[in-house]
Amino acid sequence: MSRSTDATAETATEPASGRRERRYDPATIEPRWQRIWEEREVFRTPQDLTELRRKPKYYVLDMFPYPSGSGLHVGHAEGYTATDVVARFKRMTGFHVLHPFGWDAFGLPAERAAVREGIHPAVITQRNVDNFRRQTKRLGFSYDWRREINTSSPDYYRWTQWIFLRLFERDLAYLAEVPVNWCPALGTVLANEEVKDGVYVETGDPVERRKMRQWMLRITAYAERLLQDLELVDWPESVKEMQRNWIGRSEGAEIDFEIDGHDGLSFTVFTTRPDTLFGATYCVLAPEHPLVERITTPDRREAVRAYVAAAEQKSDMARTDLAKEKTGVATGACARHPVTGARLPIWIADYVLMSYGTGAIMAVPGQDQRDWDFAKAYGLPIVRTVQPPADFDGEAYLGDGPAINSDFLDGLSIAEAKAKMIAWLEAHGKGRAKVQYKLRDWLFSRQRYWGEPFPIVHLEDGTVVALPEEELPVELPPVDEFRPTDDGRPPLARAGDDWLIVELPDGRRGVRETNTMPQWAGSCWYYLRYVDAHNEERPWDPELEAYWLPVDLYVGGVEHAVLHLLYARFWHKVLYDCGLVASKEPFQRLFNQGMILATSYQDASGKYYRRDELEERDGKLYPPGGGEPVTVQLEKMAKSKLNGVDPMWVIERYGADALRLYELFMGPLEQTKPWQMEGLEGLYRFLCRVWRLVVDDKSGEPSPRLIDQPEGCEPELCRTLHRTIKKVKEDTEALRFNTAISQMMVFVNQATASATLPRSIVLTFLRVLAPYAPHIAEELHRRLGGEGLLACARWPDHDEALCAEETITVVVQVNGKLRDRLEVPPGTGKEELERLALASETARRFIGGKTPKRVIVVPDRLVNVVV
RNA sequence: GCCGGAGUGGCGGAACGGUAGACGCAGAAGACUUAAAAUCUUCCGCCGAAAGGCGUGUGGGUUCGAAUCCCACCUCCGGCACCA
Repeated sequence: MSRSTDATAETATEPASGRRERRYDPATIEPRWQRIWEEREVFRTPQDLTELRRKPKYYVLDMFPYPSGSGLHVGHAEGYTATDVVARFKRMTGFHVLHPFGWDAFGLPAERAAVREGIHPAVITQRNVDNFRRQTKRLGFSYDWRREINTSSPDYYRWTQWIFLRLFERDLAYLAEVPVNWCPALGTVLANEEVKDGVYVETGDPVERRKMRQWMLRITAYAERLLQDLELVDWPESVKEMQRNWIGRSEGAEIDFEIDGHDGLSFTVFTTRPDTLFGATYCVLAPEHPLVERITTPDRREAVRAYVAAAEQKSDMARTDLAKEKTGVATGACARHPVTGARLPIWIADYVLMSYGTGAIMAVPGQDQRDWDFAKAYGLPIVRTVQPPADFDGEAYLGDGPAINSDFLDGLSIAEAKAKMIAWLEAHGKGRAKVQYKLRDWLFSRQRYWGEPFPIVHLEDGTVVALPEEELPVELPPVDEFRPTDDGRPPLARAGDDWLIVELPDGRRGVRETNTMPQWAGSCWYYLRYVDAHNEERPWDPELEAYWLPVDLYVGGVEHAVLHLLYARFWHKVLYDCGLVASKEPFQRLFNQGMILATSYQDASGKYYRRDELEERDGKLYPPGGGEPVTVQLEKMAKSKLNGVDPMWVIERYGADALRLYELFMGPLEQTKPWQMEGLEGLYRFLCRVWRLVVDDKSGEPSPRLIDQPEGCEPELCRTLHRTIKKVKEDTEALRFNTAISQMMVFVNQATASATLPRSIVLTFLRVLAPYAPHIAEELHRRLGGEGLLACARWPDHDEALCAEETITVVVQVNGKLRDRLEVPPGTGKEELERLALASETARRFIGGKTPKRVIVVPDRLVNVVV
């Protein structure tokens, strides 16, 4: 027995309930047990290392939510239920479990609500957190609430700032002039993921590109390790692949091109195909390339300036969208081919992006379709340098083949030619092998109020310095409004001089940074703070980190597949390099829960209706005013689609246990699946059947079928019990909750049909049920006179011998078709099975007197007679 | 276009290469009830009176045996998308 079981054993003697409900009534029993768990602090994880080291650890983590005003939805509840079942199960099987919860509480919605309502975002956030917490608690999760964190609390963001200083010290944080998504209506920059089709996704306000001086984090310095270390983690292959694509590693070469007539002036291109250098017939610079202005010849100046100006106006989206047709203009300048010395015209075109590689390319139309299209459009020459196969009828040829028209490379395959060309370039100082990544540095500042202030001061002489650690936290100052200033400076610029003006300990004076950090900052390290949530000296105790990390199971939506998970991995690796964490990767196993869909009803004009507004006539649904029947479809739950399901509404009707079971019974956790209210009723009925195993619902007294005999007096039920213990254990470990629940249903169906119910069998079953439906399990356990709390109980052992079948059905097939079944004891020998099969009346009819060619016998499975 | 993932009853879904459809929902019949609800029992892939035949998106293949492995294709979902 675990220590905590002893500590709570006395609860068994206390009356849990004033009166005894007859019928299953989750509304009374659930709050009662939640109160008991909370009062006895049964889910409090020890903090003392000596005690912790007595048991193995298991860290099971949910992606913490942004506490939005609309509250918890059934999608949250699915993931949280899954981790809760795992947490409760792991506790029962002898682990110290870390299962914490908290709030990703900085963010734009609270700030926008603050502007709208004229209330401080902290107040709005607190209101939402309180609501979210109350709802979350009502589901009966076994979180250690003492470790609750809130990223917007100064106790927390003090350490977010502290980690930023570590990044700054290591030159991983820097200021740079970069193009950003500026939304004039909101007066702030937006993250890339908040902008689609040139507008802010929430409000539809247009977004423009603007250059601003911004904080950047040098995540590109970690590109290779972020890529390589994906090998170390147990994540869905799809998520790893998305991260690999995002990092976008490609091998190739940089090649230097001198500009004809500009002594010493050159530019560098990146190419993955240095083998095709002899096929380069022109070069292209991105319109923003710094050399454009200098090299453009006077006769081309006007056209080039017009093109550059037009490109600047276009959003990224417009640039890629309109780019079916390639456009560009010649600069009039020419580059020198690094091998042949030939003059190659230099063009500018917006199909070349300044943000990737060097912002310049050598164009090889023979082997690149984009270059082919451009060359065709502007009448530029095309030279093939890889021999296409005889039957090739395409344009640019991307396949392998012998090099042609390529001087010293002729006849070589692509791979050989690449190696040889790189060697030549390096030998002649005209280029070098190069690994390029798509990943870009992370734009880390926002012109917002509701985020972490930077612990940074701009001195009068223009230098940028970090605040000393003792000055942390830099708290958010009070401001009169949460909008940017009229001249476009961030909201923090509204703070008074007593906040803005800083005198450093050495007497130097400066102005505070007025940008704030993006919402991702707090979520980059919250999983570390949980191990030591109240440490005021340090962000966490390294020994606690070494004990608990990495997270053993991390569950959340796939929408964070790239950004959050990449950013957090990046910070973790920096912390590793600083010697602050002992683990290379933060999240050992990642699991994405699937989206939950719901039926939505939409009329021809696109208007959505709630189901209860519609009238049903001859199998069709009509809108309230009549007219055409509505379209019925399955869509992601959304407020705008009026198809959301409120978990609190479900709990009022069916209870948290039924909701928990339904969330997991719907189907595999990772799968997208539709919500069906009827299915939920099935789970409620299941719990009613469980209730009636113990309670006679006419009298409220214990069921008369309960007996105090040993479990062996109902041998069949006893076998099913042991099979259930085993299967639920295996399925829970593998996160196959739906099949675990179905096995519990099999048990309950059989128990319902049983004439007598040995009390010990029911008590054992309740321990199996407890991680899934903890409230009803505790209540019935108590009513049966069970000791202690199930929340602290040990998982029952199953008896392997009892799990085996007494007789096994062995199938008889003739030519692979099922013809008969044999009931035999397990382990019946091959010869015996073959004899029985060939003796089978039905099988003989199909064998038809022929001599079997072959007989395949799989013991305990089947006999296949081939004739 | 490229990269992932998935297609099984009326529905959600089960099935170490070995009895396809566990479990649940919906449906049908019956019991209990004055009646209804609740509960309980039985039935429930398709064709067929039965014997049996046909069935896991489509077409091939491997195998004694394929929902499961291989090839090609179709459809749906997700991600990326001029990344040189």
